[in-house]
Amino acid sequence: MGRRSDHSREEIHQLALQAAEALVAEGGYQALSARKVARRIGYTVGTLYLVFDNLEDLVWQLNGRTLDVLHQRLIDRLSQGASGEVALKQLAFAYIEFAQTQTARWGMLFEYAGGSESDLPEWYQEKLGRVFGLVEQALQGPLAGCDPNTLRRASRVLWASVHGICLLRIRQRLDLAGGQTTEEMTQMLIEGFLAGMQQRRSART
Amino acid sequence: MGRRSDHSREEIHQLALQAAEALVAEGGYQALSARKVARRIGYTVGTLYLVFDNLEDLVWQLNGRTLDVLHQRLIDRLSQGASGEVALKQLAFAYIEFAQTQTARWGMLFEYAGGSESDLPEWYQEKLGRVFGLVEQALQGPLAGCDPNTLRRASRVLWASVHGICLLRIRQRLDLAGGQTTEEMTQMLIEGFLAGMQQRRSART
DNA sequence: ACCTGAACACCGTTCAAGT
DNA sequence: ACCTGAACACCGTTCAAGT
Repeated sequence: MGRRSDHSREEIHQLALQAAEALVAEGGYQALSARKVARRIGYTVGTLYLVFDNLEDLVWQLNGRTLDVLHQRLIDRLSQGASGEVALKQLAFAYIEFAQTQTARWGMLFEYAGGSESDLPEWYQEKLGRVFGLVEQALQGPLAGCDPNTLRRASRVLWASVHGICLLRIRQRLDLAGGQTTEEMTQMLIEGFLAGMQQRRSART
Repeated sequence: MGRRSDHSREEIHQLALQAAEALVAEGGYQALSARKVARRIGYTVGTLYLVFDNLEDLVWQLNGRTLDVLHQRLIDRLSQGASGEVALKQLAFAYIEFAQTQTARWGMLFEYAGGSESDLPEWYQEKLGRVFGLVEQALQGPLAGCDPNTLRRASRVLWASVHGICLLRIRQRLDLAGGQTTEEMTQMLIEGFLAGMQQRRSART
């Protein structure tokens, strides 16, 4: 056997990632396995290891693609010229929608995945930064006058918080007697946090 | 073979949970397997299935114990008579410390775990409620005058946010150029959110 | 050069059979 | 009644061997 060259290395790479995404979409992250991916694209498991270091490597790349899609989705949902609280809510609601409609894929973004204790790949950090950047930009209006460092911190704090609400809601860890939507809770967070930050800023001037 | 009765069913149950916790502490959640747990307590895998429905059942019970320990830890770190912002920060810092020192165990609390799409066990919900209850109580001072429903919602929003910051920090998903501690970010959240909620409340009266 | 097939060391779960 | 041992259907990863 051996030697088919039906596909280039790059093609196999892309096919594998697509197959992996389909598996995750259909059965959650538990449904993802190297053997299943290989079977789906019509190659042997061994071939996968010609193109990925290991399954973790494949997951990083899959997550990278998810971050790209998420970033684009956030941009699409942002009304032109929107800024401040309005923009923040649009971003947050788009984020919630993404998490709710593509739950498995979204969930993988923040799972351990780094089975090793090493740092994230730097290109992954950069993709994360692009997402946070949208929030930072939307905060620029409401927090005008804050130093850039505070602005940066505030955007990370706010977005990690939105993520936390989203996560616990989807994982059903919130112990709420129904009624509350993720959107309502997020709204409470954004309005509260923003009002508080503005007050504290003006108290200083 | 068969029939040893060195231990009662209940004893095997406890031994297994202890062994599972040790495995997780040593090697993360990936190091947990039914076969390893069985080996550690000196029984065959089959025996484990006499005492647990499956591995997921074991994980739920392990998480239940973790929630108990966490709840106690939070109470211990709360100064007697502390309330309001002071109490909230004590709770949050204790939570962060727990997450940082018992990362693997803590992380399992919010992973999928419900591979099935069913609801959480009701006793698990109740344990979660006990933890949120501490936050709700601490918020009672600062948000005096709010209706109970708003208070309840605010406590969930705030704690989910603290969790989100904690999670993204530990999973290194925050894209921060160092310097910022989890505590500093959490402090920004608590102070901001509290100030905002108080302002909005007084604006209404 | 490219890919396979088999091997290795693991999994979770079940259940007939032993004591 | 309690526990075992073997079986079944899976894993991730490696690598000699085939074309």
